[in-house]
Amino acid sequence: MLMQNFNHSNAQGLPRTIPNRPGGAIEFLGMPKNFPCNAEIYGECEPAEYLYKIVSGTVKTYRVRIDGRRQIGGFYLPGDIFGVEVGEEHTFSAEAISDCQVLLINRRVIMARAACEPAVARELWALFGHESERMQHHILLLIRNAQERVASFLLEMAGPISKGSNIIKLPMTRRDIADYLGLTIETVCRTFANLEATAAIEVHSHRQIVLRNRSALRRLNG
Amino acid sequence: MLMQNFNHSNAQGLPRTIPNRPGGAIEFLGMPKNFPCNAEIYGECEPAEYLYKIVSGTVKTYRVRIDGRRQIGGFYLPGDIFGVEVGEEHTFSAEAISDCQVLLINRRVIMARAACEPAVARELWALFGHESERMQHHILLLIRNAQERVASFLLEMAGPISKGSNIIKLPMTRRDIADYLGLTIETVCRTFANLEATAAIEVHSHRQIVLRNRSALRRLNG
DNA sequence: CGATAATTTGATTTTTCTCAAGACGCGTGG
DNA sequence: CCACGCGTCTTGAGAAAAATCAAATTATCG
Repeated sequence: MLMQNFNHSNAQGLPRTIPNRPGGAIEFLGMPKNFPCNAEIYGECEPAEYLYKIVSGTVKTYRVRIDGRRQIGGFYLPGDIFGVEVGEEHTFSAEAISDCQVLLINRRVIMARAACEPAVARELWALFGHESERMQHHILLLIRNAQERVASFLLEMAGPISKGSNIIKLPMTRRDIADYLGLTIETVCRTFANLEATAAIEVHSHRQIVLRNRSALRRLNG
Repeated sequence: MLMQNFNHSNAQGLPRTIPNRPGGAIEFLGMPKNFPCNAEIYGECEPAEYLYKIVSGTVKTYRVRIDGRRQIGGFYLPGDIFGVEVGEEHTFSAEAISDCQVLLINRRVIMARAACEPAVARELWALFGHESERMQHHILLLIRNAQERVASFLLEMAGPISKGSNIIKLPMTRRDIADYLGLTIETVCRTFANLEATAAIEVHSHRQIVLRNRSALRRLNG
C-alpha cells in the first residue's frame, strides 16, 4: 500500500455537515464496520442490503464500462450517506479510498421503520432528494470545459467557505479525479498547473491543494 | 410558429411502453390539459404542484445557466411521466416541443393516496427509480465522444427494436439535441453526416432519420 | 413568392487526447 | 541512512476532436 492514508473530510478533518443534510434519525440504527484503504465495500449488481454512513475516511462509487473506461459516481466524505438505491441492486461499486469507518444501516429495517415513523420516511425521502441533486450537479459539471470542471470539483471538495481553511487534502488519485470529471489524467494535471499559474490555487503537494482565490474558481464554476 | 407539429412518440406514433414503466394506478387521478407547441408547462423554481403524464406530443425539460448555456434534462414522449421532484420546487423548466395533451396529477393527492395505498406508494417509488436511471444514463452519455453520444441518443429515441420500424421522427430542433448531448449544433449535424457516410443511418429530412444499421449504432453506444 | 428561421457545410482555431519521457514520492532492503 | 524500484504524477510534442466563425442552403409560414 503505497498510498498515504487520509481520514479527513476536509481541511479540518471534521465531518462536513451541510445544512439540512439528512441522516439524523436513521444513523442510530447502524452498526459500525471498518474498511482498509482500497477495500471493496460492495459491487455493482449486488443486492442493496444496506445504506452506508461514513464516520471517517473517504469512499468512491464507480462503474466500469465494457470498453474498460471507468466513471466515478461520486466521492463521499464523513457525514455522507452512500449506497442509496431505489431498486433492489446497487448500480455502482463502492470502494474505500482511505481507511474508513462506516455505519451499515439495514435497508429492510429502515423501510419497516419508514412505514410507521413519518420522521424516518421524511429522512429517507430527503436522501433520495440529495442523491438526485448530486446527479444533476454531476450532469451540469460534465457539459463544461476542463477548467470549469476542475474548479467545480475543487470547490465541492473544499466545502462551504464557512468551514474555514482553504487547504484541501485530496484522498483520491489523479485518475479518480479524471474519471469523475470525464477527463484524462494529463488534462487534470495541466488544469491544476494552469490554475496555479493564474494564482487561483497552489499545488502544495500531490495530495494537498490550497485555494488562493475562491471567487476566481467560482467565476469558472458558473 | 415555424415548427412542424409532431404528435408521435416514435415511428408508429404509439405511446412507448417500456416494460415495468410506472404510472398505471396514478394516471387515473389526472386531469387532461392541452399545450400548444412551445408553451411553457412550468418554470424552474416554481412550486411542484403536479406530476405530468404525456398522452400525446413531446416535452423537453431544461435549465439555463447564468452564462446563457442551456442544458436539456430530457425529452419525454407519450406514456412518460415528467415533473417528478423530491423537493417542493421544480429544478428544471418544462416546455412542449409539439402540441401536447398532458395529464396533470396533483402531487398532494398522490402523496395522500400513497400513505394509505401501497400500490400507489410503490408506483411513486418506481417513478423516482426511473428518473434516477434516466440521470445515470445521461451522465454516462456525457463522458463519451460525439459519435457515441449521437448514436446513444438515436437509439434512445427509436425505442426498443421490438417496436418495429426504424424510422425516427425527431420533434426537437438540432439545438435541443445539441443541448441535450452537451455538443454544438454543428457537431451534431456533422455527426449525423458521418453516420450517414458510414451507412449507419439515413437523414431522410431534417426531422426524419432512418436507422440502417442498429448494431453499428449499438457498437458505438458501448 | 418572399421573409425568416433552421440546418448544413467549409475553413480555421481552440481544446483535449494520445503517446512518450522524465520527475517525484514512498516504502523496502541493504 | 541511503540506494533502488515501483507506482504516481507532471510535462512536452504532436494528433485528433470539437468549437468557433462564416457562408450557403433548405424548410416553413404567412
